[in-house]
Amino acid sequence: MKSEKISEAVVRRLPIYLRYLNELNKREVATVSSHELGQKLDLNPAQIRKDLAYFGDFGRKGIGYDVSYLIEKIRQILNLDQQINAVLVGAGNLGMALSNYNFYLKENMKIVAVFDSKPVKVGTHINTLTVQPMEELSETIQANKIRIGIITVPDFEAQNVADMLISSGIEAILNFAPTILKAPSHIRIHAADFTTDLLSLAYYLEDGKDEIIDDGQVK
Amino acid sequence: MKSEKISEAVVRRLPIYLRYLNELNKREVATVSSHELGQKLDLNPAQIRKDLAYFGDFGRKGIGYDVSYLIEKIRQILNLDQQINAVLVGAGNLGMALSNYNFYLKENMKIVAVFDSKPVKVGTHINTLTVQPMEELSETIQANKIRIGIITVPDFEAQNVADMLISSGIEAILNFAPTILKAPSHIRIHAADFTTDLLSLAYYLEDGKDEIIDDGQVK
DNA sequence: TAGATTGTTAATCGATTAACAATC
DNA sequence: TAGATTGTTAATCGATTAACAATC
Repeated sequence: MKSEKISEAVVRRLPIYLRYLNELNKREVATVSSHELGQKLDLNPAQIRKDLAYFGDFGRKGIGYDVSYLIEKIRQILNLDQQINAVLVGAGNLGMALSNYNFYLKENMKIVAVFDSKPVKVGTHINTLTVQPMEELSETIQANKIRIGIITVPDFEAQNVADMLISSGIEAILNFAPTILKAPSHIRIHAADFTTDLLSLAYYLEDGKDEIIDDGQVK
Repeated sequence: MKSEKISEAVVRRLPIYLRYLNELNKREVATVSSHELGQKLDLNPAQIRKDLAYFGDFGRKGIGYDVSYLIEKIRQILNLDQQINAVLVGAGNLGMALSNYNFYLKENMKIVAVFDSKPVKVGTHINTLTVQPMEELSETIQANKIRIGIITVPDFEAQNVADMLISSGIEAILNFAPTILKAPSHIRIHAADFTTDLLSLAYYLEDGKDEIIDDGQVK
């Protein structure tokens, strides 16, 4: 498998499948069909079957998918059958919120270190972690096999932090800063800037411009 | 304009254009070409021209786009030529982080109220806002013409909060909870769940499974 | 004028969905 | 067996990119 190139859209749906499968598993549901998954997740059943079939024949005709087995397989596909360590840079409000979220993640992904360039932040505690100074970034990343970087610094610092992460050997970055990062093509970067999300929502609001009719009455 | 249906992908790029145009404007750059925009934003120039052309002829052949004029036009398209009020539900770490971000948003979008169901949160302050109890949600939304809801409650409460927001007249929702919300089709919902983003990143990590060669040597 | 750059059409590429044989 | 559901091919749909005439 993985011989065909898998599109990003497919990969992004895998964690969504995984999340609902975990829920089914907790409820001790043994089997699920693409139809049921589709209903719950607002996706087309054919799309779900096709997504999964890229990676193997996980289902059984006439039956559906075994929940536990599919969870195992998707974890393998996502490399979550091993623990993946992440580092967070920027111990502001958002950084602290994400660090705390750590313990909500049921999967094998963990923020194992937090950094900040501001001396007043260094040494403060976020749960079990102590905020470290930027000088220790590279060493910590290498010593702890940290592979993912999460950027929650202000926009003007983001590229600089990204460069440091990359030169320290990080493989992928989740960027919360509202800026487009430049990086070599082998580094995977996902933009997670919610200001973009929020502003684009405004497009879908009813205009209001049309609602006032010539005579001043509201329709 | 707006006669053709505009795809979500196009709309999502508009705030990204806007952000960079604002930066150019601050630097007093008067004019920009699709080529330069494309370079900065990692987008194809033809795509940028096409995106903008859906809404009007904003550029000038041989010259490019007038920065101030294009800012004005994109704001109009996104309904950001008027103030858009938003409400945030869930005053946990993430909610507080977002509320504080408020003042980073240069555009006409403002979180004007924060709610939480936990009595211990109610009455606490986040910047200039006081956390209110859920009982006041509907009234506050209507009294303040709040049109967008931001959900930062735990997953098991999210659907319930969405229902309340919708029945209070909200038009669009930004959902940070890791769950698929069900809503009538005229309500616009964007998922902003970063756990999905983070887990999907793991797919792109080098497997490591291949890196240990038969003789035990690492390649 | 010559060079630059738009707006737009046509070509390409990719993703989603429908349909159905295989089979549990 | 009859009903259900997969895996997969073909059809459809939509989005991106290339190319270029128009024109500043």
